[in-house]
Amino acid sequence: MGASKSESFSAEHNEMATLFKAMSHPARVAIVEYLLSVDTCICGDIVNELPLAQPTISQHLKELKNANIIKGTIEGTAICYCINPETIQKIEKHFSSITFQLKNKLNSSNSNCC
Amino acid sequence: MGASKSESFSAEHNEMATLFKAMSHPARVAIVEYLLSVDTCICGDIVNELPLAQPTISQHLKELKNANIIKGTIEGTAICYCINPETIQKIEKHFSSITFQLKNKLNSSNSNCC
DNA sequence: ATCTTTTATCGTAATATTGCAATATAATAA
DNA sequence: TTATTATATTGCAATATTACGATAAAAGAT
Repeated sequence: MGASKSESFSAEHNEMATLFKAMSHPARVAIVEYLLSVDTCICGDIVNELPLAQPTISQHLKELKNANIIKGTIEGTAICYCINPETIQKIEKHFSSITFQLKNKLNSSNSNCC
Repeated sequence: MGASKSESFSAEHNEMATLFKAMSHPARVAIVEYLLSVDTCICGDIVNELPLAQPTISQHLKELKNANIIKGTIEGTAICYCINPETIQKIEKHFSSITFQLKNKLNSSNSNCC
């Protein structure tokens, strides 16, 4: 085979994996950071900012949009892209939950196996 | 081509992308959650817990280990795997930093383009 | 030494991702 | 209408990922 057996896993695990996959490329991490650093957010800027061709960036933006990490609204000839705060919060929550579980684990007596 | 042009991006963006890639598969999300939910952590348990063959799980564990998300110590015939809190904290920090930037952005006057 | 248990590695097929040239589309400007 | 500008889509080659059977390796038990 070769395809991921995603149907064998829970919806939550699949959802988190999809979000992480959307952020699993340096260009997409850079795009998110760039969108946070500027006030106006037009895709043309991103093309000039990153060392990739326009079709490649368009593809990366599409993946971020599919994962709901960014939103895009048409603004004349250009498209205004920006971060979707709800999705960022979802990821942050996942990790603060992990951290919470970890703290409890490390404080409990019978969990020092590593 | 087809390979990721990682050398064109900053070390920080590459590092974050690598961590997200390690978490970008439902099996690996499930493994991390499972390691948090149990007190003892032996790979054999994971094989029984997930709908994947033993070599596949061994491969996923290797990827999590390479990304420093989990640690493994030899314990007789078995290997004791557990979460590496430092790496989890690194990811959590990244997202709380994003959330912080977002809050400032949404509160500032000239940033309501979306 | 041989068996058993647990985990890792090899080899390979199926599929997914990455990157970009070429081209298409959509909206505005001249 | 014909540019021009900004973004999307198509098609394809290069590479990476996923999954697993077969097999190896390591350690303890008999």
